Amino acid sequence: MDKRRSVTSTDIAHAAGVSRATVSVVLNGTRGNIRVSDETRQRVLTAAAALNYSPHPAAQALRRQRSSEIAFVPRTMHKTEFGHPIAYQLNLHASRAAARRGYRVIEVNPEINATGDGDELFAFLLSRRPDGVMFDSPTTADDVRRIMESGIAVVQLMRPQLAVETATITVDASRGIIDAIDHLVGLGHRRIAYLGSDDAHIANRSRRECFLATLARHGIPIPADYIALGPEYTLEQGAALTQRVLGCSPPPTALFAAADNFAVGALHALHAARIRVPDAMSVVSYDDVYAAMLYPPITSVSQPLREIAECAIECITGQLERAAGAATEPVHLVLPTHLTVRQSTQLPRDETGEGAAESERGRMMVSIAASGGER
Amino acid sequence: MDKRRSVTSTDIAHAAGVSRATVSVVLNGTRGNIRVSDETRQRVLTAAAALNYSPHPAAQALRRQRSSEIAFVPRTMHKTEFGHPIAYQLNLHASRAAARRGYRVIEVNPEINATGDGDELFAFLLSRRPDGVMFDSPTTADDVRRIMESGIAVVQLMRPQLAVETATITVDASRGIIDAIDHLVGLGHRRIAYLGSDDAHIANRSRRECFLATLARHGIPIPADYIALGPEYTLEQGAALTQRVLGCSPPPTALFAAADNFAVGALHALHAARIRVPDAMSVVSYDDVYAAMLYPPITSVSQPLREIAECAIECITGQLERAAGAATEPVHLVLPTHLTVRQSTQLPRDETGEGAAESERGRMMVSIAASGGER
DNA sequence: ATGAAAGCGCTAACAA
DNA sequence: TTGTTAGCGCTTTCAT
Repeated sequence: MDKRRSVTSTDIAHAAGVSRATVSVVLNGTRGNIRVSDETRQRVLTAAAALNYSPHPAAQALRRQRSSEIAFVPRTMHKTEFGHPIAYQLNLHASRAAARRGYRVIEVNPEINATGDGDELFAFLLSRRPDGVMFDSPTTADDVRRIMESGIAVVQLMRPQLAVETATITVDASRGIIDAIDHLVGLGHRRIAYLGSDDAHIANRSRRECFLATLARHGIPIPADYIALGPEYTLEQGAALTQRVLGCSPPPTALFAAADNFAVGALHALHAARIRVPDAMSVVSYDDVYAAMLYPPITSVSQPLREIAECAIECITGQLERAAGAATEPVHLVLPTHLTVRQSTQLPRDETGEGAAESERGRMMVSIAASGGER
Repeated sequence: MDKRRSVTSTDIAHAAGVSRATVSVVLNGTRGNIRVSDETRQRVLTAAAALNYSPHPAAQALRRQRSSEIAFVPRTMHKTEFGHPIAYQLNLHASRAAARRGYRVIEVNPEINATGDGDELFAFLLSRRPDGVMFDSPTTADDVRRIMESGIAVVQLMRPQLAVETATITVDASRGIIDAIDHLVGLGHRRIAYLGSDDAHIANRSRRECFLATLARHGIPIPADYIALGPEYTLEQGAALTQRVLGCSPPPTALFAAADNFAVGALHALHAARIRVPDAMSVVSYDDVYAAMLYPPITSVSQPLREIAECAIECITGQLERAAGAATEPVHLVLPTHLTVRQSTQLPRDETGEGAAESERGRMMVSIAASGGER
C-alpha cells in the first residue's frame, strides 16, 4: 500500500505554469468562461488530464458551501428483504440525470439510517448537508416540512404528503387503468375484482375510483364484495384478498391487483386453489415491476419511473439554480401511465349467462355514482 | 426558504465558553479522552445538544484527510431492473455496521457510474475519495488491483478476483448443499439434475463439485446430461436449462438450481410444461433471495449475507486503524451456508425401478472421480 | 488575462 | 486542563 498524496490543483498549476486560481477558472468555466486565453486553457486542460486530476469533493463542498449531493429517501418497504424495485429504478435514473448536471445522488434509507424514530431521519439527513432531497412516498409530513424549512430544495415523488407545500411529481394512473379495463372488457370479462389498499392516500383512492368509473362507463356494475381492500401492499395481503374474492358467488373471472406485490400474492392463492392463469382467471396488475418475472408474465400498468426520476432531478437542480430568486410557486408535475399487455389475460372461460347472471343477484352494487364519491 | 447558516463548532465554543479546539476534543474523544475536565465536557455536550450541532462532513474530511466513507461496489446485475437482492442486503447490513463505527457506506454502482468502460469505474471511485472499498464479486481484477495500489483499503466479497491479493470474505457452499442433497435423497430422490453456471469461477465450480461429490457419497451416479450449464444466471437461462433436462430420459425427479434466478426460470418452464411442484418435481435452489416469494416457496441454501457484510466492514475498518503498521497478511474469511426447507420438496412421485433404471442405461456417468476433476 | 489573498469548518500539534 | 496556531484543497473577490 503506497498511500500517495492525491494530485491537487496546485500540482496542475505548477505543471501548467499558472496559478491555482487560473486552474479553477478553467476547470469550472466561470461565467462567460472567456476569461482565460485559449492557449492557457489548453495547457491547464492537458496538465489536468495528464495527471489524472479530479478535484477533492470535500474541499469543493467546503469552499462552495454546497455538497453537490442530492439525497434520495426511498419509500419504506413492507417486509421485503430484497430492496424495492421502484426505489432502485428511481435511484438509478436519478443518479444518471444528476451526474450529467454535476450532482451526486446519495441514498438515505430510513430503514438503515433511522431505525429509531422521531428526529432521527431528519437529523441524519441534515448531517449529510445535501443540497436537495427527493422523497419517494414519505410516510410522514414532518420530516419533509422540516427539511424544506431548513432551506433545502425538496421534491416529493409518487405519494406526496400534500400537507407540505413542496414540488411534487406524481403519476396519473388513469390512462393505464382505463386501458387495462378496456382490455379486459374487450376480452369479454364482466366480473372483475379489485385488490387494493384501504390506505386513504389519494394515490390509492384514485386507482380504485378510476377502476370503478371505467367499469361504470362500460355499464358493468361491480358487487361491493368484488372490491377487496387491505392495509399493506404485501404478498400475504394479496393472497388473503384473493382468497376473499374467490369466495364470492359468482366468483370473478378477472383480478385487478393494485400493486405488483398483490399480484404475486394473488398468484400464490390462485396456485394453491388450482386455478390456472390465464385459462381460468385473468390477472392484471398495477406497477409493472415484478410483473414480467412472474408466471405467467402479468399484463400490467407501468409507471414512467425514468421520467419521474429525471424530472425530479431537473426540479431540484432548477430550484438550486434560481436559489437567490423569490420563492417561485412549487411545480406539480403529473406523468401518465400505460398498459403493457403480457400473457396473464385471456377470454373468460365461463361464458354462461354472462350479463344476466349478475343483475339478477340481489347484492348491493357499487354504481357509477358511488364510484364518483357522490352517494 | 430561509437558508440559515448551519451551526458550527465556533457556535458551540461560544455557547460553552471554551475554544473550538476543546469542542473538537470533547466531541472526538481524543485518545484517553481524559484531557478535559468533566465539567467542561458537560458544558460542551449540552451546548452541542441544545444547538443540534453536527459537524460538517466536508470540513472534517478535508482536515482529517479521510472521508470516513466506504464505497460498496455491487455486483453487476444480469438484466434485472429491480436491483439485486444480494447487493441490497449487503449494503443494508454494511451500512449499519459502518454507522456504528463512524463510517458511511456509499454505493458506487458500475451500471450507474461507469456506463462506459475501461478506467471509468476506477476514476469515479477515486474521485469520491473513499477510505475503503468493498467489491461484491467484481467482474475484473483490474479495478480491484488499482484501487489497492492507490493505498485504499479493499475487501472482496463472494466471488473475489483471486489474482489480486486483497482481503476476501467468501462462503463455503458445502454445508448447505450437502444438507440439500441429503434432504432430497432422504426423501427418496435418485434422479437429481443440476442447473448451474459454466463460468469458471471457483464459486461456481465448487457448488457443482459439492453437488456431485455428495451424490457420489450416496452412491448415486448422475448422467452427464443431468448437469445443465449456461453462461448467465438469468431467468431465461434457467428456463432453457430446465427444458433441456426435462428432455432427458428418464427425466429427473428433482432439480437443484445453483441460483435463485435459475429457480425462477425453472418454475416458469415447469409451469409451461404443466409439471407441478413439488408433486411431480422437487426444486431446491441456492441463494435464498427470491425463494420465499416464489410459488411454492422454494427450499433453498442461504448465505449469511449479514455476517458477510459485517465482517467486511470490520475488515475494512481494521485495515484503516492499523494503517501505519506494516502490511499485514490479508485476511481470508470463509463463512458457512445453511439449508432452509420450504414447500418445494416432496417424495418423488415416480417410484418405479428407482435404483435399477439408471444403472442399466448405457449413457456416460459422471462418477465421483470425474467430479473431483481427475479424469 | 492572470495572480494574490482570504477563508469555508474543522482538527492536531504545540504552547501555556 | 485549555487555548493558539496552522493549514487540509478549493474557489472567489479584488488587484494588477
